[in-house]
Amino acid sequence: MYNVSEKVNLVDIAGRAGVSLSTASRALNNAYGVSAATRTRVLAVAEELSYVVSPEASRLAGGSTGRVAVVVPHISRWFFGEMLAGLEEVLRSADLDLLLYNIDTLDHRRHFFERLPARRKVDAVVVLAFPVDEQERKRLELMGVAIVAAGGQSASYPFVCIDDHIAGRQAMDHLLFLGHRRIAMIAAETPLAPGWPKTNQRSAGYYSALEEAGIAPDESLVRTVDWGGEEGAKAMGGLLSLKDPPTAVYAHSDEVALGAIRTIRRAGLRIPEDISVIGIDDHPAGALADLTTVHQSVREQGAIAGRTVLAALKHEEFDPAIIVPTELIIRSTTAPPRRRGVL
Amino acid sequence: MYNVSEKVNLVDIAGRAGVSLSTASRALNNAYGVSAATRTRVLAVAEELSYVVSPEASRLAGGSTGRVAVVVPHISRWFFGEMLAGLEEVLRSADLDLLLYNIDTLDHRRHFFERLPARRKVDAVVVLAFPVDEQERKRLELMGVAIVAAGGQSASYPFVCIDDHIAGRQAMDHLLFLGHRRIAMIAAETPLAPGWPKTNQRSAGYYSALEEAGIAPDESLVRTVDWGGEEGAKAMGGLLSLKDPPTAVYAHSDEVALGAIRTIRRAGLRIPEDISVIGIDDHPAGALADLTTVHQSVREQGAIAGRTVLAALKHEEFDPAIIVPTELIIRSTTAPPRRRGVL
DNA sequence: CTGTTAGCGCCTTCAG
DNA sequence: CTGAAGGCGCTAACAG
Repeated sequence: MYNVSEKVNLVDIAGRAGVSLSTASRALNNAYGVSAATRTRVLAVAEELSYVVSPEASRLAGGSTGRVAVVVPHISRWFFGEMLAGLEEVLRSADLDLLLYNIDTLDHRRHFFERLPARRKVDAVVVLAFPVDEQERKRLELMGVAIVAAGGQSASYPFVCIDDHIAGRQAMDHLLFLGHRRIAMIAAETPLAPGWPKTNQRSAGYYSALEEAGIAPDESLVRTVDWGGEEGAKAMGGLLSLKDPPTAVYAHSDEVALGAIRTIRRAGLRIPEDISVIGIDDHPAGALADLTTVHQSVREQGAIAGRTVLAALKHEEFDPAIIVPTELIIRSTTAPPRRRGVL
Repeated sequence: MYNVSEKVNLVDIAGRAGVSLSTASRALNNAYGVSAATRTRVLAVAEELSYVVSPEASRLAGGSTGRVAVVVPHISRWFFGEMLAGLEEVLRSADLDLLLYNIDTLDHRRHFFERLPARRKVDAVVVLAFPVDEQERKRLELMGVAIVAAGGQSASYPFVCIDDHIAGRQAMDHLLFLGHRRIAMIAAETPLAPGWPKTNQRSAGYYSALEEAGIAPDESLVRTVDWGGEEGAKAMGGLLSLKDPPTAVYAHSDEVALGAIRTIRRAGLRIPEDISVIGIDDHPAGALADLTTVHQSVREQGAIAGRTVLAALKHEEFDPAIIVPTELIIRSTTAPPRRRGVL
């Protein structure tokens, strides 16, 4: 098999350029103390031989790893993939490599924090959208590298996320504005993050909106489910079996909302005529279902997290708590409620 | 900052265990020639000091990198995320790290193949669901490592994928069986992979099914769009503006089908009464929309690709061409056509 | 079975 | 501005 890279080392290019090893090294790393002429020559030779440093050797001799670990739950979900895309883009632009660790079960999660497979392999780790507990935090710090969180607040690390309370309010206020008073909430909670502030805050938005509107919360209208469309569908079934069903449903996420919609349609009811539905996230599948929702720029959050990492690595200043704005997107799953008698 | 790992090296554990450096090394790598007693002792010390090898040093001294690069277009799409999840899981179980390269534009793609950022950094690269051209193949081989493809056939590398022709036939045969004769196709093509066998084969399934049913293809019923729901929605608009619209639509993917559904609904038509819709993939959003589709196990394909990588790295035998079966999933977007006059 | 000895490829003082 | 020399932490022959 034809293979160049295995053979071309710094010595080679040094020899070919007629300089010493160290000069070649300096030139490549554009360090001080190399004449422009020499540098150009070295660079040319390197280019010609298509040389690339051995990251291993470089690192061993005192450099950084040039890698960052990204820990993400459920990589196949749009939200995380999108965030990862934003993150990857800025890391790549800085020539950093991304080591991916998917943590989609409690077992994998434990494994990750106990074994710390990324130890000694990265310059930083970013935790995507799930809360690390106290113990995990300690393990992480054993790695002795920069840590940043994205997609959720963190007490311990710099983070970037949306304000879930506000997002919840935007959804609820829209429903309230339309005239709904009997509004259900399907709260989503992932087993990986029970009690994660995200879900709580989205719930808090529900309660505070109701209170402000002078409506007493009815706990029979509140369902908490494991994150996901199928779960949302099930919860909606429960809601529809109430003697006095809601005229509108606020779901913590678009996936959950989509599940609810399926149940409503299967029940022969129409949206939004009979029941309004709103979600949060602005998931592309939601757009395809004409779902009213609250938009958040997920990819941008990933990118910001990436920039935070870069700043941290360069020991530059950075904002340790960035909140990205959200925005109501009205599509066609919400409308004013019909009179009760008409239904 | 408290930090253990930076300090504990092989020498330390060797000294603490009262053995030489090389013995310690052997013990840790469970190589031949170490008494059980010694090994146990070394391992114990290593555990106690929570030692981890420096991958850089290890690699430099002759080992492998313990990393594999994964090149994926559009990481935020369910299909790729799912595949990645399967892949990550098996790689992780083999203690291999996954270096992620997202290639979502032509520019990034060119950048990747020209600069080969993964050069000298990995033991293998897996190309996820996009075709590498001849030139790219040459660049890739410069890396001198194992290469495997997943999610699409490859002439040059071992691969795992579904049979797109069969998948297309399963969708079409279902429609035909229901009695449809005027069937539209919305073909999806990603700019990243024009002419990628996948799309072609899914199209081939359309034509071969029609032919076998004795139906002359009507090119006005065939639309080719860039991959994605919004594009599918647009194409459906064109189809509905025909003097004689189709009674059923076969979309190359669930996303495209979902887009088509939105357009049909917005036009005030009902599914499946007025028009049937079928997709391919079994995307979770499709399930939430009760979309009839052809299922493929994406995660499993990723896992198989992972196992193929492992086998290749161990120089074991492996099947260089694995086809994963697909299966028709009937939900509620397909039904027999109504009589024309009734519409 | 175990210890000694060379490097792996590069960066970084240190002299010139 | 440049070259020589000493590791970085580990593995892989070699000897014992």
